Amino acid sequence: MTPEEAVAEQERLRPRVVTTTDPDLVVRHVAGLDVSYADDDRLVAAVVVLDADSLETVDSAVVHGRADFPYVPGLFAFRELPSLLDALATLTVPPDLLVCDGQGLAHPRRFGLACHVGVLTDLPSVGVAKTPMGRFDPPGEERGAVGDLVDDGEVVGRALRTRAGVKPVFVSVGHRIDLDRACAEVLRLCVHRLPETTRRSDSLGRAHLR
DNA sequence: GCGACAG
DNA sequence: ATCTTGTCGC
Repeated sequence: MTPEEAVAEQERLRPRVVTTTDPDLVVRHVAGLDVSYADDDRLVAAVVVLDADSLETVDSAVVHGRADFPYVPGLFAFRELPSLLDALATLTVPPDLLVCDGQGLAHPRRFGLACHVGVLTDLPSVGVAKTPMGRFDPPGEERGAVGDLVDDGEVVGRALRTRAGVKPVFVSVGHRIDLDRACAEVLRLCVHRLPETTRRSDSLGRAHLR
């Protein structure tokens, strides 16, 4: 797949993104998705499913793969998507929501990793990135404070303070959820700066790198 | 032409 | 993403 084809694929799938929440959506099981990289082109995709209330881990999956697409800002999904989908397919506990390590709508073509994974699995998804894509209004210092994430004059997500006094994370809609609900779901997963979903999938994947 | 640019 | 110890603070 060439970068040009990848862009075309994003533009083809982008109209399928749904930015509203099903009134009946109950998030009981949340999945965290992350990929770790070795020195060569090997990678490990890790998915962890947590009980959203107790934050207990109820399922997990690990898949070894190869990076066959370079890291290109804006095309990040094409590097991690194949292995992440493989890992999701081996889960025993079906997640109600996917929490991705990266952007959703906060993307140059409004189709970041979280949107891509959400559309392909048809599951609600949110993107939680450690760094912003556009500029953002600094949120207040208290836990739960938010500020707009703006790109090209549009509000594409929110800077969310998940812990008092620490750098915010950047939340954007992936699929089948609205921004308010996305932020609320992310906040309740946060004991530390990053959601437990990403912390646990990250450490699980890293542990399998050896 | 120059800088920006998730992980 | 990854390379990486100690150290400051609650």
